[in-house]
Amino acid sequence: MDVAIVAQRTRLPRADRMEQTLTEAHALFAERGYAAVKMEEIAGRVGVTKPLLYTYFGNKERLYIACMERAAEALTATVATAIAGAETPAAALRAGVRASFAFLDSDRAAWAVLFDETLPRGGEVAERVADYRGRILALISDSIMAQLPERSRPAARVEVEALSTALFGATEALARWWLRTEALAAEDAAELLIATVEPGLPNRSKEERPPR
Amino acid sequence: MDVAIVAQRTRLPRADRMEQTLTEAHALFAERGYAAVKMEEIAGRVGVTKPLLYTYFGNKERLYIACMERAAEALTATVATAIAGAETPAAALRAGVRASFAFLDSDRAAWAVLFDETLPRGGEVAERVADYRGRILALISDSIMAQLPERSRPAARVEVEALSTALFGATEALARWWLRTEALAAEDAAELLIATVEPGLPNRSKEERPPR
Amino acid sequence: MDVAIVAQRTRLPRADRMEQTLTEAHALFAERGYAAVKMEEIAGRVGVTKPLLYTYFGNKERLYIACMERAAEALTATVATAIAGAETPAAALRAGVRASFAFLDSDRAAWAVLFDETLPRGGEVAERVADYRGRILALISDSIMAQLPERSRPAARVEVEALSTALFGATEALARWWLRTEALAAEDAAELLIATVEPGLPNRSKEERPPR
Amino acid sequence: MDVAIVAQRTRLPRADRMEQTLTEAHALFAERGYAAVKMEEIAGRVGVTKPLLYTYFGNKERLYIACMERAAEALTATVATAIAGAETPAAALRAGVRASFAFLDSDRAAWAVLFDETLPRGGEVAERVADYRGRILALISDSIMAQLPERSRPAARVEVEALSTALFGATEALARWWLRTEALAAEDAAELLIATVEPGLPNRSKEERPPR
DNA sequence: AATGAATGAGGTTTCATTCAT
DNA sequence: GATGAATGAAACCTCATTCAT
Repeated sequence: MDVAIVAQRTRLPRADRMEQTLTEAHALFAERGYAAVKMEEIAGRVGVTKPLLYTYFGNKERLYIACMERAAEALTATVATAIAGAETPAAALRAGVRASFAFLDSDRAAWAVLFDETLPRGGEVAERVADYRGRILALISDSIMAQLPERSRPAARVEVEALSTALFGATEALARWWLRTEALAAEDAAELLIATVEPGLPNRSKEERPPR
Repeated sequence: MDVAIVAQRTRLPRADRMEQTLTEAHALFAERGYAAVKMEEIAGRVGVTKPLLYTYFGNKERLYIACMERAAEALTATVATAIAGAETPAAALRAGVRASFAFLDSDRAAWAVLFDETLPRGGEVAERVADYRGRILALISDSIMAQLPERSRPAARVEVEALSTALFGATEALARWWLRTEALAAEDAAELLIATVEPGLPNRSKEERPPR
Repeated sequence: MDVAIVAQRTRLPRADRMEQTLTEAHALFAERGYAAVKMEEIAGRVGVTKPLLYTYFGNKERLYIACMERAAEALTATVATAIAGAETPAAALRAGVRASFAFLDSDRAAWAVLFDETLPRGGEVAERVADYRGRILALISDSIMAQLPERSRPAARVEVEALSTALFGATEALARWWLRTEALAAEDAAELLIATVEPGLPNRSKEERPPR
Repeated sequence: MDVAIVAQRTRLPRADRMEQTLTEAHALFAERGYAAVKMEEIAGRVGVTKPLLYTYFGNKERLYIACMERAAEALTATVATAIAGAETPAAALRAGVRASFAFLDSDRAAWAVLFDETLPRGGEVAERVADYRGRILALISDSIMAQLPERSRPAARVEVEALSTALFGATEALARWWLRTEALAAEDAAELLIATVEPGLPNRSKEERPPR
């Protein structure tokens, strides 16, 4: 009897419990960063005990990764879709930036988890985050690369990587600023970035110079 | 001889010991980030015990700040000088970016300490770092602002702030990439960034346009 | 058998473990005073590790407070009960003193924790101890005050406070002496104090004078 | 030359330096208690370095003892003189209490050092303080004892010791209260104590009963 | 006689993680 | 499957005290 009552309250199916845990953990991580969140706290919010967290996710890093991956999948999917729908490489780049800010606007927490700066270096988390950043970076690189005449592409590889990184960094910084201030509509921030960067990107028309 | 070496390592004048400590601590912090460095380890490298570190620097945060400020002063001075020597706002911006990368090239560790991402949020360190970033950001903002016709400046304030942040972020990300790969000469990285960003910055009037 | 013993020592229910901890901590604190007792030592006696102490009590001060409060509640309850049962104010005072010494006699350690002189000034502990002393002092004050004719009470407030403090101090010192020497039966110590102090307390009217 | 200047500032004769150190240390100890005062701080106030403190006094305990002894000598001398001048034992007791409060009134700090409650148990300091308290206690005991008929003295020894302790405790507590509140003139506090305690002390006139 | 430099030896507290039930 | 109990392994910081000059 007593058991039944308790069961009603606590015995959710495993999948549901994991889902709920992910949600709470995500919120916490987004708000305060990886290091500042304690397993105890997550457990407390979910209403379970710490060992359950370990049963489900193995350790803190993997729990974070689980949170982060949901966000990362969503972002990459969003951006990839946006890019895929564009007709020219330049349009793809614009679409990608716009999609990123739209994503940021629609799910601040997801972005925060994906771009947490306080992740411990050299751990499993950092590795997986790097993976995802690499994927996004690749999307940017490809779009830039596609704007180059085919035969100059191999030579430009390094520059394009550098440029992609810079553009990604600009996006990230602008996003962080936006999260802090919200002094602009998210889409206006996107347009501002596009407008600033686009003229200088490797030639959109033939006659323009290659990336130096 | 042995005595001489030992003598070198012990009973240094306070200033020298602090200097030495700063050097070792700086290297460690740059390599592994704030949180991953233990006071004990710093002491060990310097060849003293922890209490001495505390006597000289008070606590870990202030030791980090001391390291960081040396780097920050150096960077801001470098950038400010470069900017001051420029003849037009646009040239100032270019000079600033070039100076940044030159600084990065000449002292990788200094940059790393200044742009450590793993700093604990909300502490004294984070605050001080934010101060310095703010100063650098202001230098960028001013240079961008100065390229605008005077009467449009007030309206553009927010955009300029956003743009400066983005540019700063791009620089930072590119710098980090460069530190990791060194796939380019530092100055080429700088030029790449300049070339990409400059055309898209707020329009200037013809006569302000630099010769190059 | 061995198993049984081990079982006794490990994995106790929280309440039991707290109880046990309180007991051991109390004994240690009583014996050596707050500062001289290390958390590690308490943990060792209980047969657990330090973190458990922190899980249960938060910090050293709160652990001490928990010990002290048990003693304080017991003492104040004992004294208050004794006083409440008395028929005249003078009898109340006598009953209070007697109850105090009876308490002291029955639980030396409790008294020691409550009247530890080595508590660090200005901490949470000192504050809480002061609270309890204040309560006991109030009991004394009330008893003395009640022996005064009603209309002279307001004017006597300060004197009564002073007198209560002195009486409390005398009790404390006598108790400490008794703990050290046990040269007298505790109840005789009480009677001695009563006999000495009572004649000099503010004059009562004849009819209030107790039979004895 | 340089040496001469420094010498002017710092090279006081040893005796003067010790005197000055005692003064400053005393003030600090009186204000915050033994444990809360750091050697560094004392050195700082005196304007010398810590090793000098150690050269002069050996260690913290002995420095405290030096401070305390000055106070203790002064108090015992004051009280002893007062008692010696009295004509009857009862008068001696009154004179002693009055002298104590006069002393307290004239040198709060001296009293505080002598009656510091935060002294570490079992150390050299505690021992020496106990010595002095013992001496004062003896003065009280003697005065009480002298009021007894000669032949009942041996039997009363323990009671007299207890009574003296209690009276001493009352004085101490009242003194502490007075230091905190100063709600009364010091001499009024003394009179209050005398008035309260005297009637109950062992018979002043022959026909009164012995100490129980 | 005096100092600047340096240390030994702890002390409290934190947190991810794992037993035993 | 889930829990309450328990821990390992540090990390930061403090202070009386002593070298070496």
